Amino acid sequence: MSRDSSKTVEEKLPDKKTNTSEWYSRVLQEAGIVDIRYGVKGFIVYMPYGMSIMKRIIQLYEEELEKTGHRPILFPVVIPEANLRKEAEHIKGFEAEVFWITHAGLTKLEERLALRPTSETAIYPLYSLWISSYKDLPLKAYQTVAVYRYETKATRPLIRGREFLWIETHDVFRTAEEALRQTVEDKDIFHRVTYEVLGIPFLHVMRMDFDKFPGAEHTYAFDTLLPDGRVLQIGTTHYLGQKFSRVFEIKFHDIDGSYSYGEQTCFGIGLSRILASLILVHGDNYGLVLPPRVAPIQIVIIPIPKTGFSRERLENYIEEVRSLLEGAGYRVYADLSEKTPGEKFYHYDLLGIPIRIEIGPREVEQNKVSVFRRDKREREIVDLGRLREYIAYLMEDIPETLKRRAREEMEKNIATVGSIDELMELRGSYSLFKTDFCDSEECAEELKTTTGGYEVRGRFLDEKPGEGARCIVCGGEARSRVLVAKAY
RNA sequence: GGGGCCGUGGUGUAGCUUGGCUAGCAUGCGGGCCUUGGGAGCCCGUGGUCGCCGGUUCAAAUCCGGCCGGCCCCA
Repeated sequence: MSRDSSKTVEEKLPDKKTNTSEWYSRVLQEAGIVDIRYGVKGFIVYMPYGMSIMKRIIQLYEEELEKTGHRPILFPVVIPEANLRKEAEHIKGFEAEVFWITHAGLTKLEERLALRPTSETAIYPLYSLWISSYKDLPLKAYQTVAVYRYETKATRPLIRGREFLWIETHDVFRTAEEALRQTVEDKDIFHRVTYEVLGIPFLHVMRMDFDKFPGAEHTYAFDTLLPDGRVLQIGTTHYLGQKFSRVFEIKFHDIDGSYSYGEQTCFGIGLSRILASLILVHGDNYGLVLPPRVAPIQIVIIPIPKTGFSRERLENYIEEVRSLLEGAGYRVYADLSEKTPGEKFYHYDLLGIPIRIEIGPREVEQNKVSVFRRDKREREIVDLGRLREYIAYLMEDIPETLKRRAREEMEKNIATVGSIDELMELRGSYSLFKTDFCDSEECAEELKTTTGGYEVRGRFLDEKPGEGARCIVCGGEARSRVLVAKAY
């Protein structure tokens, strides 16, 4: 009956805090999130469990986009070379990472086709045809697709791939004011899902001019903090102004009879990276910890059979509990398979199922159930009569707990520094730094070199440098209060 | 961008230095008995083009070259 303890230890996951990379690889594989064995560098397979979570994540963002007036579109994955080249800065920024289709069957194509690295140049030629009057505006649309970029940096499952999933919106407005307002709405949409539902905290910054999206006037980015202390960009929204509308002839007849070019924005929601963040931010040494809204199974019921206790009576009681909870609208699964309870506990912990209910002879005889919450790993005995109420409470409290924990973790990693020396002293205890900066690309380069990889991620929108503040690098006049961190 | 490590049944690995036996072990998977409150046990069975291509050799998982893929560290 005694277990081989050495084997048990060996089979557990690596420690998440001290061995994040290995923990992440093992969880992806063992929980069935993705399979990395497809055999083409940077391309991975989403497995059923991972894709079930992903589809729920997608649905959350799509619902918010629809609520804010965006409508679905789906453009082709191929972009004719001439279109991709129309906006000069854009092609310059993406040229080195485009996958090209050069042949079709036995024929060499006269014009190469790009696999979209992003879809501005696919979509905007058609927008030009769709828009002719101010009455056609605003035009707000989104698509959920894979995009392709020939990454030269080391690829990592879900974090940096050569194919990844995202949602991209492409909006056209009559005025710059409306377009700029949209970038704020984009941030709110992102916050409502990413933080409020998924519990992933993030920092909102405006990327420096030298670091903005190729072809944009401004880029606003959402960076989250991963447990290894590096930040990951999980979303960006861009104010494009008229840069694309002028080259793609997106113009309209205005109210006064004149012609104007559309004012554009686009917004990218990095779905693959959001799934990675969800796993890395909330997970623990037992595996995933999923917020209930995206958990494919929200409640799992585990029977504890006992020799001498009627199996039928046990299973009838389980069915009673299961249908009660299913009737209340939850995704419930009773695992009646022949595996031992202990093995099931480990398995559903690994999958991150938010709530586990254990039912054995004790529960049946007393008309109770044991309820285990995955986030805090706490067990509670509950009367059947108040089970619905208690589950309803957990469904609220679990996401709140995840959110609070993650936000506190991020906040305690933020330090404000006034010099590079100070940054270097504090880097063992903090990962995110606020400091004053002169906005020059040279200083950003120098900071990265002298600090061993710390990057200027962008300026905070709601904070300004104090009176007479100096750039942390050159000591010149500071123009921005910026976020500095190591990045993926 | 620089450096290092790895590729053997589904998974994790031994074997490789010093070429040669039926490629060993654990786990998984299927069946049976027994068991079940944090990865139980026993029995039977199943599963391998040793990443790919080429070279050396009487003989290659093992040596050599190229390619593909994965991982880690540093910038």
